[in-house]
Amino acid sequence: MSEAMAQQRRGSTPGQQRVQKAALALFAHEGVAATSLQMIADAMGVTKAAVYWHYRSKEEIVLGVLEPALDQLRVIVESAEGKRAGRARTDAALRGIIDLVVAHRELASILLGDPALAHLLRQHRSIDGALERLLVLLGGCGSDPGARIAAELFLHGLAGLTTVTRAGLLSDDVLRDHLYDAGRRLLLSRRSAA
Amino acid sequence: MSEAMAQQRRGSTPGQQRVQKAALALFAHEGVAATSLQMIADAMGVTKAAVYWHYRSKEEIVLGVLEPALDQLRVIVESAEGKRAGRARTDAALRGIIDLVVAHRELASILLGDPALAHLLRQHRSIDGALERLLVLLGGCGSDPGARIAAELFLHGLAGLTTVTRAGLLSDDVLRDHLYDAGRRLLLSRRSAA
DNA sequence: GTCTATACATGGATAGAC
DNA sequence: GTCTATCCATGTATAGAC
Repeated sequence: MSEAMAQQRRGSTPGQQRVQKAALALFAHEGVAATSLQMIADAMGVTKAAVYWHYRSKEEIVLGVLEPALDQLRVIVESAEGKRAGRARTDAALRGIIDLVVAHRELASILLGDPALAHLLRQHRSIDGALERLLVLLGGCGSDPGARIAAELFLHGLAGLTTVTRAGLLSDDVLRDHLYDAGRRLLLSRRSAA
Repeated sequence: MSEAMAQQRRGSTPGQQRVQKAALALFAHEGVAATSLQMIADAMGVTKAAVYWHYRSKEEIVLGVLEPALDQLRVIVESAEGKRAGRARTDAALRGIIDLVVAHRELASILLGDPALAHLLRQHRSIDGALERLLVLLGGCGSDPGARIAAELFLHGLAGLTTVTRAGLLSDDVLRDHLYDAGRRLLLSRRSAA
């Protein structure tokens, strides 16, 4: 029940949630640009016009689907930025983004990998900066190219975990532990290298 | 000169190469699905019809752009599969794919990250299997979920290195070294974890 | 090789009946 | 809430002049 309420979010009507569910799967597997309103309508078993009753435009559907993850992303970034610089900060960002992609597996591939979404966020105010700030938190400062490369590698690598793979068969706990392990090896254990 | 000849490839006419250059940049930045022939034509300073003189369809443009990387990918996979199982095999695959993405930076984001291309390859015979085989070579066998997750993370992470970032400012050598370093930490140093 | 013009399909979006 | 029908823009692709 508390989970259902958490999923519902702000002003999402039940009908909007049905659209979101259908759109999410299509966005993740086909990409945002390649997903038409016709496909979403077909997946729901209704017509395009019915979809438009719930959302005014495709753009609003995309933002509606991404909104929960974007809100969570902001919280993660701001929380991590509140910590003292160093490993504690990186670790907080690492744990945060992993929790996010585990909780919203399909969303991750859109948020971190879809070029169409990247353009949408750049235009439509609000977020955009959050991903760049997260990158900095993960080590992409500037002085050390290796740190930035590792951060990019990890962040964008998360995008491919659900769409193209069967990692979806893993439990949340197992997936989270392995991702955290990989993230630590990639981001936190590079004192010896440099 | 030898480089120019290597770039030219099989039956690529000079005109086709101009199309490829314009299309490549657009595919990488906007995604394949979001790139129209009108955009490609505009980037070239010609009309759509002129583009169609060089290629019969958008699909052929995509394959034409990807062909060099796909050929190289096959060579890498088959070469690595020829080695004895173990770290030597993983290392060969790792070095191979890193050389590929460094040599064709923009291509990497399409090859490893674009959902539209994934569908295209699945239908149009030939490659497809190469990416899956590469994943296996990098550690995605099946018994150990951590190994598969690490392999996916690395492989898809490579997709984000050029498009969304300024890693393109790094020299080939620096980029390659850092990627190899990250790859080793992620894929080859997980005996202690498990 | 490149152009104009055009055919045809699809996509986003709206109007209005039920 | 969902439907049919429709508008308009864009996209792929082709025909034929230059």
